[in-house]
Amino acid sequence: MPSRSTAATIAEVARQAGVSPATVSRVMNGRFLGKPAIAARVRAVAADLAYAPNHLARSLALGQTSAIAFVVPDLANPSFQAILSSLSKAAARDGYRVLVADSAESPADEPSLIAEIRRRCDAVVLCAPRMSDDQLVSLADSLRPLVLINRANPQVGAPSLAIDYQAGIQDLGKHLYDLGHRHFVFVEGPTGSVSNRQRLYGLERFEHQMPGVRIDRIAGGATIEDGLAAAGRVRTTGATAALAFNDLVAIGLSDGLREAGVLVPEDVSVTGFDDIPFARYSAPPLTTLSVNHEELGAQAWQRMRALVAGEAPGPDVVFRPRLEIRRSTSEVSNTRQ
Amino acid sequence: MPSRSTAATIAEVARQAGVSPATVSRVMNGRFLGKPAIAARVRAVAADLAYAPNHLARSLALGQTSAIAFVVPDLANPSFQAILSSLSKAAARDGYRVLVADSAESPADEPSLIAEIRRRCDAVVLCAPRMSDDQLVSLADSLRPLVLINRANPQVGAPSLAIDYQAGIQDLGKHLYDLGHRHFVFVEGPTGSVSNRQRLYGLERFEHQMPGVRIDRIAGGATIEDGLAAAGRVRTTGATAALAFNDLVAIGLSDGLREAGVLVPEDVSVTGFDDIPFARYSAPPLTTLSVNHEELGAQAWQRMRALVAGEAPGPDVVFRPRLEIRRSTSEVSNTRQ
DNA sequence: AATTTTCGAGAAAGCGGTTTCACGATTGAT
DNA sequence: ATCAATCGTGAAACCGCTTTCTCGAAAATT
Repeated sequence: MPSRSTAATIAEVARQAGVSPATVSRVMNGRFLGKPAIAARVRAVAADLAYAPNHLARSLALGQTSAIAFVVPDLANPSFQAILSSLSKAAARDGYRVLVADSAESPADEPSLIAEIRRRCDAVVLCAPRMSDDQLVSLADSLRPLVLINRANPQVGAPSLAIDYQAGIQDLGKHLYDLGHRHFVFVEGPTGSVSNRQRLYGLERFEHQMPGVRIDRIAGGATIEDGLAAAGRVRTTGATAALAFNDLVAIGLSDGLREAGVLVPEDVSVTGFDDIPFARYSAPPLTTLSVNHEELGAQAWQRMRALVAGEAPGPDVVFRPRLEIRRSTSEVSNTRQ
Repeated sequence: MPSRSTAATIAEVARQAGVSPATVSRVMNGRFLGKPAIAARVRAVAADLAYAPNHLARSLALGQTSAIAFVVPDLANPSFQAILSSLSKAAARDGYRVLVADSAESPADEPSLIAEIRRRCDAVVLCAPRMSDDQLVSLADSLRPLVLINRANPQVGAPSLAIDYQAGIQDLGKHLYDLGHRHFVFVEGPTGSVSNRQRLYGLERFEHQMPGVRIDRIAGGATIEDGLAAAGRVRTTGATAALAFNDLVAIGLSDGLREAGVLVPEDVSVTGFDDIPFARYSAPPLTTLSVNHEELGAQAWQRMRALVAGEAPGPDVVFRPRLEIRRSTSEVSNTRQ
């Protein structure tokens, strides 16, 4: 038996104001068209009792919660944090709140986690890079309104905010190529993630386009620790440039290399991806691809707002990351070349 | 007229299974004690219709949403992100979700924001360093169950997870003192914030205890930009050591000083507070006070869980930050001394 | 075999709002 | 002054689930 709170109800306000609950409801929602004196009385009683409509009851009656879910694979990742921060601010301006969920705990039941959280709110903004397309498609209908982050899938039929990882990583490749690098190593992201796959596609194209380029691949991950752990393997490839899956990995990698006595960028150039706020303050400042995650979050809300309002969400957007050259990349040293 | 979703209801399941809604409810909640055949039939129909209880209706009947709010002054701050991440994971393990809110937008109506979000869920984990004690006390009752972060207030009567900023900053001061520094400058945090005030208390005590110490204070803030903006003023104080409000400010400050040709730590030692994940990778790696925000988030949930269960939340905890000496501090240079 | 106890399942009353619908009171037209 | 149209308000149904209460049937007791 849950102990009910003692908060005033609409019935109590109605009783004290000598009107019906319907009238109180109308007054509270600005739909009251009757005598101003009545509205004033209702408002007075409401204020007196510190009455505020029970949000739950209201939602049930309205069939709408004014909340959305934001589901990401890792809440500890600064990129998602940036998106969350701006998404939540944008949504708040329209009276919406956001519910968060981190699907990393158990990727196996990600679908049920998402389904569960979806039932608590009106819609979901989903970033699920490791989910299979099939699963995503079969899940999508039960999630709508749905906005996808970091993966566009025409079959899903949901607005998507994506990042052009393919083009981005090629920019990085070219930048390094221009600096004289020919032997690269790519420190991969989470296995099976679409964003990792897109980077791989980009690198393949780059490899085929550019003469004399060799790109090794080694397992990595998405965190600083993964980068640190990859340092030894990066070294043994003998590559002069390491492209990390993202900035976190790049930061960990740089540190791991430094600890092993490998200088960045003198011995090995290192690049990241995302341009998290700290990328430019790391040692050395990271050459990376800048993605405006705040803008992405804001756009995600814009799409979502249209969706919940039953309007057309507008075209998908693909953010073209901007190459941010800092000091973790340099000309290939002739001692190693 | 909100367009109702087409999801199956308990009534529909009951009809198709030839039982009453009450029975379906009991089966779904594991409280059914009748014939197994009936339970099986209900489950079969439920599975067939992909029935899942409407969370809203359930919450309304139960008087409980299984969601809590997490309100912070700035969602973009890595410390709060770390807390959120672990809080949300811990809560998820008990079937709770977390709703986020960033109160930075308009500090003026922070109270109403908090009250609003509280009405959507069962409890709130609040970090409101700039709210006055009076306001907090008067608000507290309507927010309960309430867990406070970064401020303990006996009058409020809510479990609190705090950080011993006073002791921490004194550790920092002593560390610098031992390195020969006598002239400090403290780059303050947000005006009126209790966490800034506590640092100030700590510094005052430090100043009185240590002979020959001088501590200047300049306005700062809580972000990298604030740190950058303070660089010039830090320089003009002539201090040999700058204590920044937090790591973000310290990082911005270090960068600003470097740009102005001031070497850190050779010319000016710089310290932060929090030990955000990037503190050790910044240039130079930051001497700071390490606070285990993950642990704090987990503990916050532990307290909250006890509270919502009507149990005793256990004693308040004050995290004693650990001095993390890195390379942004060094012996005072004799050229400046 | 008759009576009491136990048990299984449904009817109905909430939870706290919103909204349709109906109806008596005003207002306006004739 | 009479009738139609308009208006303001409340009664009641509804949102979808939980749970108490009730009652008939089955099991246990004598």
